[in-house]
Amino acid sequence: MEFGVEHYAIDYFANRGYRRRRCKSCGKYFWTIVERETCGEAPCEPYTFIGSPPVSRPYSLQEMRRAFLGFFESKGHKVIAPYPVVPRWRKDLYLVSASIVDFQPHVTSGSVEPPANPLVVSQPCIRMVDIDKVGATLGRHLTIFEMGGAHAFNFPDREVYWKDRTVELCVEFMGGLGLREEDTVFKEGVWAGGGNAGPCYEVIHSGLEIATLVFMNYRTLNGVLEELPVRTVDTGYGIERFTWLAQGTPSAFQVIYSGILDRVSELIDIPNPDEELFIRYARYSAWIQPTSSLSLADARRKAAALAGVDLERLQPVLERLEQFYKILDHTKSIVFILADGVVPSNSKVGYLARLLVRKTQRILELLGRKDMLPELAALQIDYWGRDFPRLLEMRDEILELITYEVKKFNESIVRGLAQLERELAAVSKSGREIDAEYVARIYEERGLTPDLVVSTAKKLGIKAPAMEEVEERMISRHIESPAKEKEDERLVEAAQLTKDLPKTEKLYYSDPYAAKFTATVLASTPKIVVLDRTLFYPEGGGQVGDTGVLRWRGLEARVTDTQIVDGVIVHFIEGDQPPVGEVVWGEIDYGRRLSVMRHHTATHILIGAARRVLGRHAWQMGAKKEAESARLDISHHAPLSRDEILKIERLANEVVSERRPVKISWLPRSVAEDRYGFTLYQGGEAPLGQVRVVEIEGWDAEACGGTHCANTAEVGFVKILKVERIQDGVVRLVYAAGPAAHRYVSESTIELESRLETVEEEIRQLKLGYGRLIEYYQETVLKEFEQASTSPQQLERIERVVADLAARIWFYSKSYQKEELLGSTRLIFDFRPVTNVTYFASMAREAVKHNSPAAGLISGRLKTGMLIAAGVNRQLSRHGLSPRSVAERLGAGKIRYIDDEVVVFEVAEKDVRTIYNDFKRLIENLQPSEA
RNA sequence: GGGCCGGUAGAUCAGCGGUAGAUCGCCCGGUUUGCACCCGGGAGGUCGAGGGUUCAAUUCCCUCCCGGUCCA
Repeated sequence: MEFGVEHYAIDYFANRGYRRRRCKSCGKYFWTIVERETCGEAPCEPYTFIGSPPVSRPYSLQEMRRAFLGFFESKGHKVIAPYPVVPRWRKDLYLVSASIVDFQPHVTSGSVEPPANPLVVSQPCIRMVDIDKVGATLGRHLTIFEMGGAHAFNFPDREVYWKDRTVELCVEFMGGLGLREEDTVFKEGVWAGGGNAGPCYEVIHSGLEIATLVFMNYRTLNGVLEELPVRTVDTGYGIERFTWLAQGTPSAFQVIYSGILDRVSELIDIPNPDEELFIRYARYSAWIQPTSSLSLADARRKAAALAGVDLERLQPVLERLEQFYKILDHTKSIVFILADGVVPSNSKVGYLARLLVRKTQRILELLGRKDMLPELAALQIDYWGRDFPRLLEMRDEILELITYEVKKFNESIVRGLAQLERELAAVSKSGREIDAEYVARIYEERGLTPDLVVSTAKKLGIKAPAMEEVEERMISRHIESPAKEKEDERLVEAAQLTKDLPKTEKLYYSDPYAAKFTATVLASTPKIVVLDRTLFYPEGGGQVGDTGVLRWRGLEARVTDTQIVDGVIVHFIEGDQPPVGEVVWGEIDYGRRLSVMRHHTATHILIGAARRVLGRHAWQMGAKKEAESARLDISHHAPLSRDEILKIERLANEVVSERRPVKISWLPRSVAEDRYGFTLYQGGEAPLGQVRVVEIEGWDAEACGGTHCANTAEVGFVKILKVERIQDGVVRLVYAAGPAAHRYVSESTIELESRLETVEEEIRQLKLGYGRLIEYYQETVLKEFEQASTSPQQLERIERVVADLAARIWFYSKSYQKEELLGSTRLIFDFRPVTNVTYFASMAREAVKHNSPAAGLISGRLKTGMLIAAGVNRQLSRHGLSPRSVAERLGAGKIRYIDDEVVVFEVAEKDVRTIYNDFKRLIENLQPSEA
């Protein structure tokens, strides 16, 4: 795309004596007052401002921002607050990459009034495209920067200003800073983005492009330019670059991050470069344009050669410095993105956040500072929070997300490395080598960066490819074909039918509780009916379309679904077909609609609750509201705990019982955004200039086109049925509201109760079974052995084995009566019929077989008193409670068995409770000395 | 949204048309009065789900589900 000279030759230039020249170095055209051979932009010429700034004084970034906003304000521009960096109001972009994005596409296409005209904003912008160049170019490339945008929107009937005034304002602003017009060059260029395009001037001073003045008056449609009714002045002043120019430091990072520079360099231990050498090198740093054909190392060498600097001396410091700059830049981006409620994940904008975290974390690891990211982020939050308070509001959420993401990354690396090492061990054994293809594949499959793979290979003595080769390989692997979207056949048919029909009047907005209406048929087929007006809500915003009936002259069509195509509402029918022109009676399935409305309002209540419980990073990622249940997908990094789910549910039901009114209002976009903030766009892109705001008083406000209850009380009751993680960074709540919720609760209660009964019965049977098993062994098996004339020693041994087995079953089936915790001691108690002494001893032993203090008391009634088996394990006897002392203190008569953990004895006492309480007291009186 | 990789014992993984394996953990025994000690034995698997090809599928093909990862 190119524009002819007529697009650039303006009166202002003619009056001021500018001439058009062609740069002998880059071949581009430019406008200048004084005679010059090149355009002056580096690398056609070096940076001249480094070491000798042309601005009258060393403005700080904050001062420069103020100066910029103040100047344009004084020229009739209204200052507006910056927008978020995540443009939730459009779905074609992940990040705000320029100030004009704030106003696309609705303002620039003319369908929406701008918030002010002309206006000025200092908009934080994020661009990921140059991420690998950040640092090496000493600040010319950044992932995050502030674009000073001065915008004027010229409507056919209302001209604000156009090219001449734009250039005049630019020259005047620069003049105020002490930048001479004679040293300024206006370079011709073309700008295109966001579906718009136009000619532009790049404003060059001292070698640096510091502003771009775009005159956006075209729309690009399939590669063809079409003139726009609204001509937009889109100027972008690089606030960071102006500040860099004002201070003339070797790198822009020194001015952008001046407030935290020292602290960060101390934290990650970055040495200071030789100032004089660094300045000389920096002047030529614009030659560093690493591309696939010129590696970073070569580019750096070239710049050093031109500057006459000995790279050997500068290089080691330079590399650390570039990493330092990357860290500064990336952490700022991370903090801004997360502040807008992005959760790192593996798709969409979440992936960009993840990419930034991982790239930064990788550098920190190389520097031996792998735990430092949260601390660095905290510094950035506190520093930038002065200018952008939302960072401070989101401080805790941001730091938690970063900590969590770093942890996930580490786990992924550990896993990946273990696997890689196994694989490489096999390679090493076979004496093979690895190639660039292999390294690139490992990166794509497991996220192990090429440097990690290569260094691991070298460690194992495997020959690995050079990094350049790998990078080339990775670029060539990314030739992909765009995917096609599937289209709903029914809607294709509907689109044919509705092409020339007027937009349908939406009766459901005037009264969401109405059920009956009359309308005239505008078009019909055996499957589709279009009316001039309707109460049937078409599917949209996650709310299902209405069903119902249409009646006329004794005939009837059942409406099975309702959709909307370009403003025309389409009823899908079964049954008779109404003729065009017929007046029909319509009636929606009222109960179904009411239930859907409850679910829809419940969704808004729940998103408010989720944001309060989980944090403000929780955004609605999708939703579906039906008659029986609804679901809501929210962005959140971790699985929800039981506690969090209960809290969300409880809060939601509180809002229901508080009977909050649900208010609906149509507001101009900018007014709505001003009043409610950008959390309005929970439901995604809002298509209209006027925004329909659904507000639950004091709880939640969203741009939404759905039908809602008039009061939260009508929702009745909200029950969360299921919570699942449907994707990395997204959890789904499934819930029901009102009668549907009650149905679920009562049905599931009945089911639970019957299942509980079954389980209880099963447990009873099992215990009975165990009892029988034990009896069987003790009575039958032992008798068998006795009769088989087994020797007494063998018999004793067998008795012991059987008793141990029975005791184990007893213990693991928890067949005992009671389990108690006395301090740190676990006490197991049971009362059983007396079978034999060995079995009692085995049970006591089993009860105390733990590493923590444990005691057991098994009692059984004898004719003369009781048989007691007491167990105290080593952890207890260490504190002075030995089996023998227990026997003595409990008044033992005849001791039947004793070892170092267990004693079995008879007592005359007949009351179980007395013995149990005595035993408890013995344990409680021990000096508790925790290990 | 798309591409690529993976899903086998409680954990980490090997096997890749013909009777399912290793290491750690677990249980038992021995050794040892303190340990991530040592020795011996044992339990534990619908080989993610469904369909197809085949005499035979964990293995090959298709669909789906789940996890990972890269790119927009």
